[in-house]
Amino acid sequence: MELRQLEYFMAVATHLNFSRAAEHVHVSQPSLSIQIGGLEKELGTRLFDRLGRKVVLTQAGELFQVHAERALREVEQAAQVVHELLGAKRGRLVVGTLSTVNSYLIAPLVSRFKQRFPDIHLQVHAQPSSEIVHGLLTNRLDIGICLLPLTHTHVTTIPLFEERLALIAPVGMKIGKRRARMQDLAPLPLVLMPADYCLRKMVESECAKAGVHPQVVLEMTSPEGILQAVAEGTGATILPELYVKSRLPASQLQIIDLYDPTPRHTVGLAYLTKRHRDQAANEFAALCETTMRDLQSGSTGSSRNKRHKRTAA
Amino acid sequence: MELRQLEYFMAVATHLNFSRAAEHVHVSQPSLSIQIGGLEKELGTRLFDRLGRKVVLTQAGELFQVHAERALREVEQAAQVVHELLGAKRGRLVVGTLSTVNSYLIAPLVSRFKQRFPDIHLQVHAQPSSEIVHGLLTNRLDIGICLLPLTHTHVTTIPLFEERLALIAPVGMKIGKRRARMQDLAPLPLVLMPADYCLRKMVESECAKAGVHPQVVLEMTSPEGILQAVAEGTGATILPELYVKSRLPASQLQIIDLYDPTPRHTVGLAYLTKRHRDQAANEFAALCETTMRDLQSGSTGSSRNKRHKRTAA
DNA sequence: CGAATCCATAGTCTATGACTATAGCGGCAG
DNA sequence: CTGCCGCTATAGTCATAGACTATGGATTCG
Repeated sequence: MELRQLEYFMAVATHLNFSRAAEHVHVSQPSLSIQIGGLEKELGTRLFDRLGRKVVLTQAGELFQVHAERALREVEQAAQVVHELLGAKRGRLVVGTLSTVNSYLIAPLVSRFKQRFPDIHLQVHAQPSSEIVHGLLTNRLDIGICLLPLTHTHVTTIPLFEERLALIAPVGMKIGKRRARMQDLAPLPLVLMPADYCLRKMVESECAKAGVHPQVVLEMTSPEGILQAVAEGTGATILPELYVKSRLPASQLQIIDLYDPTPRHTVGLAYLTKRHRDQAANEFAALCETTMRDLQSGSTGSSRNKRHKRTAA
Repeated sequence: MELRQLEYFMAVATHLNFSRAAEHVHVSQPSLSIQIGGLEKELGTRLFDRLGRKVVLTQAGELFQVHAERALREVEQAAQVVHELLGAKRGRLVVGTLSTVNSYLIAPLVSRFKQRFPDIHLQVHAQPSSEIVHGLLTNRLDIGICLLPLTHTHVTTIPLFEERLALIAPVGMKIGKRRARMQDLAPLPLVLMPADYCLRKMVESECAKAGVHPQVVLEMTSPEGILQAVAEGTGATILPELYVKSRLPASQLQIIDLYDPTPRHTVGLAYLTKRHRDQAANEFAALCETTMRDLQSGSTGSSRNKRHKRTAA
C-alpha cells in the first residue's frame, strides 16, 4: 500500500467522482483509476461501486476510509511537528552550565530566550564541566556552557567570553588595597574547591606562575558554600568576579582585583560535533553571546541587578 | 513522503543501526540510507545523528517517530478491517424483505445467520417489493427478497422458491371440500390488498385466467390485518400458504388448496447488478436457499414452529 | 437516438528505488 | 600507533512503477 493510493482514495471518497478527484489531486483520471484499482486488488475487494454515472463507497470502502483518513492525518502531523521544531515553535532544550556562570548569565539569558521562544521547553542543569561533557556524550544535554579549553573528541567548543577571577575576602580581613598581586595570596588562608575541579586547577596553575603555594584551609564543592564560609571569616577565596558581584547580598565581602598576572579563564559553548543542533539550540548560542556582551558593557550594573532580582523573585 | 520511508524510519528508530534496520525491512543498507536521507531532506532536518558507531534520534526524530508510528498503525488497521469484512468477521447487512416471506422465512434465517456470523450487524426491513427495489437503487438496502419477475435495469434477481397461494376462509364459511377450483372464488367475498400490490395483481391475473371476477369487499395493505378480518368473518382471502401456516394462532381459519390453476408466484433475491456484494451478503443469499429447502422438506412442521417460537420470544 | 459524461484499458516514457561495489570515517586491539 | 573491523555514504547500473495521451465502452440525458 502506498500513501499516494490513500490520498487518491480519499479524493474519490470525497468527490464520489473519479474525474473530479483526479483534478483535485493533480493527476490524470486514468492514473487515479489505476491506483484505486491497484489498491482494491491488493485489499481483495472493491472500495467503490461504479454505478453508471454514480460512484458510491462499498461497505469495505466505508471501513477503509476511517483509517485512511487518520493515517493521512498522522503523516501530515509528523511533518508538521518537525516544521514547528525547525521554526522553534516547539521543542526542548537541555542546557548544562557551570554553577558560577549559572548565577549571573543564565537568569537574563533564559529570560530573553523565553521571551523569543515561549513554546520551547527549556531545562538548565548546573553542573561542573566534567559532568557537562559527560552529559553531552550521553545525549542527556543538548548544549553546555563550560570552561575552555576542552579537548575532547566529538565535542566542539566556541569561546564566549573571559571571566576574570577576583580575590574574595571577609570584610574583617585586611589586605591593604583594592588590588592585590598574586604573590600576596601566599599568607592568606584560602577556601577553594577540591582538586579535581577546573576552577581549583586553574587557581593552582596561576599561583604556580606567580611562584606561590596557596594555603588551603577548607575545600568545598559549591561556590555558594565557599562564599558563605568566606563571609564567616574562615578565609579568602578566588572566584569569578561577575559571579560574586551578582550574588553579593549586603557587601559583607570585599572584592579585590588580582593582577600580576590576573587569573582569568575562558567560558564557552560546547556541543557534540556531529550532533544536529536545531533552531532552538542555535538561537540559544547566539543569545549567549549577545547577553554576555550586554552584561559586560554599560548596562552591567543596574540592568544586571534588575534582571537578577526579577528572575529570582 | 512515502510509506516506505516511514517504515524504514521506524526500523532505524527501533534498531538504532542502519545495517540491522535494512536487514529487518529486507533491503540493502544503501537503499535504506537513501530513503532516510530523502526523508530528512524533505523535512529539512536530520532525524538521526550518526555518531560514529552509534545512531541516535534527534529531537526532530523523536517528534516524528510518534506520528510515524501512528500512521503506520492506521494503515495496518485500514487493511485489517477490510480483511475482517471479507472474512465476514465484521460488517453490516441491510436486508429488505416482503412481509409475508418475513414471517416464516426470516426468523429461522436470521437465527442461522447470527449463529454463523455473530459479528455481522444484521438489519431486516419488511417492505413491499416496490420499496425494496427503491431501497436497492438508493443504496439503503444491500439485498432484497421480493416477488419475481422483476425487470428493472441494474437489479439482478435470483429465484429462490415458489410460493403456493391458498384460499383462506373463516371457519364459518362453508366451502365444501379441502380443495377448491379457482372458479369457486366467484361467489366468495374477498379481502385483498390494494390494486398496486404485487400479490393483488397476481391474484387478479390468476382469476382472469380462470375466467372469474373476484368480489372484493375489503382492501387492506397488511397481510396481518387481512388475516384478522378473515378470522372475523368479513370474507375470505388468498395468501401464501406458508405464511398463513406459520402464524395460524389457534386454527380459526380454514386453509383450502386452490387448483385449476394453482396460483403461485416466485420469490427471489434481488440486488444491484453492479454493486459489490461482500461475503456477508453472499452467505446470506446461500442461507436463504438452504433454509427454504429445509422449510419445504420434512422438517417443515415441528422444526419450523420451534424456531419461530424461539426467535419470537 | 445522438451527445455528453464518465470510467477502464492500451501503449509509451520518465523517474524512482533497489542492487553491487567501494570509499570514508571512527573505534578497538594488538 | 597502526592496522583491522564495523558502519554509513556515494557512485553507477538496471528494472519497475506511475504518469500521460488516446481511445474504447457504457450510461444518462436532452
